[in-house]
Amino acid sequence: MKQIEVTKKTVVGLLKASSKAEDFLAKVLKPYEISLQQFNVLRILRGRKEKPTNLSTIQKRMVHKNSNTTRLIDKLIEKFLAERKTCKENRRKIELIITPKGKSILSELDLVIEIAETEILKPLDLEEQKSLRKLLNKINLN
Amino acid sequence: MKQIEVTKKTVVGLLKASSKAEDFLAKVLKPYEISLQQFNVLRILRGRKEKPTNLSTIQKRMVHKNSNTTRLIDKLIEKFLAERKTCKENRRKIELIITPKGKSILSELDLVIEIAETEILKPLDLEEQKSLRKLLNKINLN
DNA sequence: TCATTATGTTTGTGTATACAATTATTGTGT
DNA sequence: ACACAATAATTGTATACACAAACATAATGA
Repeated sequence: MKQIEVTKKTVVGLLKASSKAEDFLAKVLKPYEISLQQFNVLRILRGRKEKPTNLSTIQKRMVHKNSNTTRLIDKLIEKFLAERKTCKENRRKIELIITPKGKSILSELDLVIEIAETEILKPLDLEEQKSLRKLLNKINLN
Repeated sequence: MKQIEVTKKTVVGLLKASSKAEDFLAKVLKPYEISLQQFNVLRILRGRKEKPTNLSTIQKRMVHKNSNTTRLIDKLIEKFLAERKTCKENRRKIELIITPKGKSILSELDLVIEIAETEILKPLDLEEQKSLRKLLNKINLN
């Protein structure tokens, strides 16, 4: 098979696998009325511990660099999962922190997400997952 | 690293790589005012040669199994890239065919898409791409 | 044959997303 | 200090998407 054929099929395979994974993850989050993107933002906030996080930092870390993080965060705030305040040092910035309610829901979600992730990668053994991860990382760093 | 950690990071890596690829592909299609999904449907239609294709067949083959293929196809028809007619044998079905204009635009796009795909997978050599493809296929077949 | 179920597509509606324009604040050069 | 550019976030608007309900046609079974 020619190089370009392999490339084409690999890209399609990548999009398909990811689409499948996203569908699966979204499905397990559905009952909690939390979207995959909202979940990722919550995880970012938790990962920063008590440190408040501003919007541009979140955007940088998001899986899908969302063009509209403001409204996504509005949803989290409506549900009392996060809090927003303006940053004292630089009043252009806002600071976001996860609420106790946010943390508690997140810890519930951790389990169901783990199960889903395991299910998605079930066809691959540990060594295969490691080598997949390595290959994907090369793409991501580029 | 524990199995679950590897799994987590691999899934995130998958979502990121795919998101990056999609952004890139969407960007090269933008000037032609064709979305990635529309492009994929056109490719499916072309791939079926002159055989008319009904909507449910397209849905099965789509990368993102779209919940709303009807309206996506409406866009293609508005732009005269595809034609829709009801199937004679089974009047519930519709049949879609790519128009000459659709084919001609698609052949223009082939080149820019190839370049983009090559760019996306540039960090991987041929052997790495092959093994990535193999791993992704395992996930997709599951 | 006629109600019932299944299949294939479309439409209604609410939400999410992309992109550009706008607002607010801060930083910089003269 | 003041105009001007840079940064950070928000808002307007059009488009895309998800999900359920509706619609049309076909197949099935009493």
